[in-house]
Amino acid sequence: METVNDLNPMQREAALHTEGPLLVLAGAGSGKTGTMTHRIAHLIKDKGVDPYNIFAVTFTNKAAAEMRDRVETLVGEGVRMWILTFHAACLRILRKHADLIGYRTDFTIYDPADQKVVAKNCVRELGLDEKRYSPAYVLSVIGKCKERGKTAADFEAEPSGTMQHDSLAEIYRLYEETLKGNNAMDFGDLIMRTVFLLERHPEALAEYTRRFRYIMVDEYQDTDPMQYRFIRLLAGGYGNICVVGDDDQCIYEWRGADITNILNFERDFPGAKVIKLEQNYRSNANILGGANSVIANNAGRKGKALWTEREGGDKIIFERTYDEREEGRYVAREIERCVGDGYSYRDIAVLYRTNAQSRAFEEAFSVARVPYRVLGGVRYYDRKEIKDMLAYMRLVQNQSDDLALVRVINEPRRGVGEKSLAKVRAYADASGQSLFEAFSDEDALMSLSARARAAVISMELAIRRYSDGDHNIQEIYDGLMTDTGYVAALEEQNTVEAERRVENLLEFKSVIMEYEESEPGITLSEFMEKIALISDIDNHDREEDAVALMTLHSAKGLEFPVVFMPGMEDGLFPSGRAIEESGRIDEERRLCYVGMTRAKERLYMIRAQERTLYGRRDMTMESRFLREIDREYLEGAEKIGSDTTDYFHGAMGGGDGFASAEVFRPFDLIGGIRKEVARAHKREDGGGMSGGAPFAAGDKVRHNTFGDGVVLESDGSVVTVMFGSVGKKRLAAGIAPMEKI
DNA sequence: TGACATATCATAATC
DNA sequence: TGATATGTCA
Repeated sequence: METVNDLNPMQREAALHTEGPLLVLAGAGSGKTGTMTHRIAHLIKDKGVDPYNIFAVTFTNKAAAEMRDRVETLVGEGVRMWILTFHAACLRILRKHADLIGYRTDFTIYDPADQKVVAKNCVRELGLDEKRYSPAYVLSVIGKCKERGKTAADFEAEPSGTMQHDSLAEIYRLYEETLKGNNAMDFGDLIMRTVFLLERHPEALAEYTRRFRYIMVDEYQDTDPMQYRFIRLLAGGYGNICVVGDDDQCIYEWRGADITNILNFERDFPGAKVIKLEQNYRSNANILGGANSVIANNAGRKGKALWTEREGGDKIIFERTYDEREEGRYVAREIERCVGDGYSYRDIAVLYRTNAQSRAFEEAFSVARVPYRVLGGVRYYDRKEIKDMLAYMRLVQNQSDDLALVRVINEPRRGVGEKSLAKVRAYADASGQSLFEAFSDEDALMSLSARARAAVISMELAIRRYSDGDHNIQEIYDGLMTDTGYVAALEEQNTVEAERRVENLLEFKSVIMEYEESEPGITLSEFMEKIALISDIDNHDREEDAVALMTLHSAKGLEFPVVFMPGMEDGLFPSGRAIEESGRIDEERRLCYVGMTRAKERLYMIRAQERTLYGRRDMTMESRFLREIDREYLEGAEKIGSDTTDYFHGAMGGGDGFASAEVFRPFDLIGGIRKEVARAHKREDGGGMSGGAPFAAGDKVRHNTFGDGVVLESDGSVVTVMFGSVGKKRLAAGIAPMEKI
């Protein structure tokens, strides 16, 4: 798409409609991003608008980066335009006007792990029941408040009278005091405090309303009340606000998204133009028809009917399996079939409702030698060693950050335990100093042992050494790694685990080098900011030929030629909680719709008749969503809705109600798959031969203590094995008492 | 202070 | 089931 003329009539209308409020209802696969980027290009190239006057907001860094890329392709390099996530945009505003709301401009951003520590401390300090006020619960309450702009004072003032409410109010207040005292903000603050700032300081607001003549919001259905207020404030200037979204893809209500924002757009922005993008360029007619028939069961929709010019294509395949293990084997087998048909592994995705479901697929894929990668899970920046080093860097940047200090004061071990810390903390509180200051105070240090004292002093010297502003980030990072003794301590451990941590630290160094190369002269603060807002180095786009395993939620915005949706069972999908609490099925249904519309050519939906969930093995009920799919789009429809008695018989121990023969062959399948795969696949096994013990991914092994397992990964010296008894374990090949079976 | 045993709890996850 | 958090012991 080089020019607007390549857009379809509706897309073109959206791209050319630039003045006044505009709601673009963009169905799945309707060319949303192309439309938006052309709209921006049109503003700049045809209407002569200075990019400086345009503001586009997204939810994820990935979406922002993609939009920037595509706009730059259309209008040329280096567009000085705000294409930012909500948080990045708010942060930019806050940094500039921090003083207006009583913050120093160098405030730190607390991530959920930091928040958890603070919440825990608050509850403890207030002497409240730590079970009843778990960090997760406390933070969800505080988070919900912040999404709606409810301050600690507001919350406290609410008439409620219950002890619970009073305690929460106390916690919230202390939490806020702690953050403020540490010159820190959490993610919720970034939005809420920006809104407060703009509402209370018209002169600051005017700066932005004057600047932003055109505003665009991506994924509008996901906005929460504070984000909505933020947008409204900015649109209060020129009123040229274009929001793009799809009410049918609102799947984040549980984290604050308010679907009424998109449903009420026309009411909130009078004179709004509404354009529906309903032509789908992604899925075949059967997949689309099936998805449409499911979503049609939701009430209160804006009402879109996706259509496609493509006719026919594969029907949606439904299969019923005996349990989750057979489900895994079935999917592995079908994947090989797709590969035989010419698909690559990277064309295929398995989308499940809960992360726990990945296990059965990991096992089955390892046995069948299907290359895969699990997306989501442990984030790079969540790794302990990275967080530790970042805490040191935070201290270099902001020595009032008590949280960072607590994190690393005894990391590596300096002999400063709970007791010593408590003493110094008391001293700091009494003298009104930060912990870092207290730890450099001679009087306070006297409460430590001589050895601890020396270690702490040397750590402080290191931090002060790099706070002088004369070092670049690489020097700071390198210096801290050695001068704090962090890496030395890891190396002393001499374990596989520690070795991997050191490798991660070195990998992080290369991240720093890349940043400094692409942005020469970048300061520590700027760097820390980037890190705080980018939770992961984008590992999804790596061109690895492997099947993608991920949750339905993280699949939003992606597409794959072949999609598997396993676990189509009531209680799992829709989730048990959604079934219990009325009114929550709609969102699950939207999630189902999102999943189905990820598929371009082939879509499989699978249900296991038995499943182990939370250690309990139970008969399952088929997902209600399956019955909502029009049968004309389905292959295997006869297996739906016909087994009410089947699992009844099954539950009675009869085992004879199962109509399908496949269902009852869970055991002979494994051999079948093996042979099939061995034939289809002459791939090498990751080179696990060097250490003498030739373990390769997919091997079945027996360990003296852990019992039987399957090798997931092997790099020669380290073998990762999934054991039935103890789960995933990393073992040293050649040393571990383990053999192939 | 650190290693081990026991208790607990359980969707999804952006920034 | 299985990860994680807490408590107990040396």
